[in-house]
Amino acid sequence: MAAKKKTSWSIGELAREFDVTTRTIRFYEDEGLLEPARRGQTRIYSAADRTALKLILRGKRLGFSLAESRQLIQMYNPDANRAQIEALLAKIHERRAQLTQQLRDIEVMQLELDEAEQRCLESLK
Amino acid sequence: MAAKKKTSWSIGELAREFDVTTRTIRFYEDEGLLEPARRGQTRIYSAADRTALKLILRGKRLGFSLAESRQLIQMYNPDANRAQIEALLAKIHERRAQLTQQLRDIEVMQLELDEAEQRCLESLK
DNA sequence: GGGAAAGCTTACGTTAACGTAAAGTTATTG
DNA sequence: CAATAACTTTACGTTAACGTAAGCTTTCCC
Repeated sequence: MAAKKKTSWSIGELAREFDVTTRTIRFYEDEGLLEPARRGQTRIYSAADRTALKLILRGKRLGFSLAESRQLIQMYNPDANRAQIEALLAKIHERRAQLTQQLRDIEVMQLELDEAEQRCLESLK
Repeated sequence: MAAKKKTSWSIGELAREFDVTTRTIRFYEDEGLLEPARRGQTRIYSAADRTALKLILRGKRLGFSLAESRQLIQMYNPDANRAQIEALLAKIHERRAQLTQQLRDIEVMQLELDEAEQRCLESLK
């Protein structure tokens, strides 16, 4: 038997998996970042929703705002006209520039942490 | 003549150099992140203040809170007893772990941007 | 089948990180 | 030497990103 891949999730399952509250997940929906299906009242999340959530949280770890993550999610949907796509391309370049800057910042900060650690170890002797 | 190194700055000079408002700089002081000297009422910033500000802003670009940056600044001052220094060491390790995670996140996100760009370019043909 | 667990909506509360405005005091400069 | 630019304090306002609580419905489990 091939292992059946899970294709839908409840809000609680996602909350546990990604260690956020259900409130947070519903908030992201209010903000238009997630669009779960419904069975009656109950939300049902697809693999796409799950991916979007992953993307949002990764963005958060990098200090992105939800507005920025919203743009990232849009980059996953190629449902746009020429003008919109060119706008997307511009945003992609912006993000890349930001990531490059962050890489530089991380390098510098790692060095500084190294030095700070040295000073700490020194002063413990 | 040897070039004279600047050793003090006004709030306006720092604001221009780092592209923040004076309000922001004063706010950081309220929060205990900067401790400028005074000539009369007027604030005078030292090289150390300038370094701290740089550190805060670098932290911001990486999504650090001011509380976290405060800790980073403390790592620059070795004026602590044994217990405090060991606490510092622990925080240094935490930060390093976070930076490592951020590096991973950046790598993934760069790949995703590459793919998104490909899709955009495709749909423009 | 009855109670706990999970889900739902609505709505007000909270915190961080400044913005903005008012009103006054020094510094600079044509 | 006057005006304008730069600085000051005090204080209320704002936005993002949820937290928290109340009250109700649905689902699961023994």
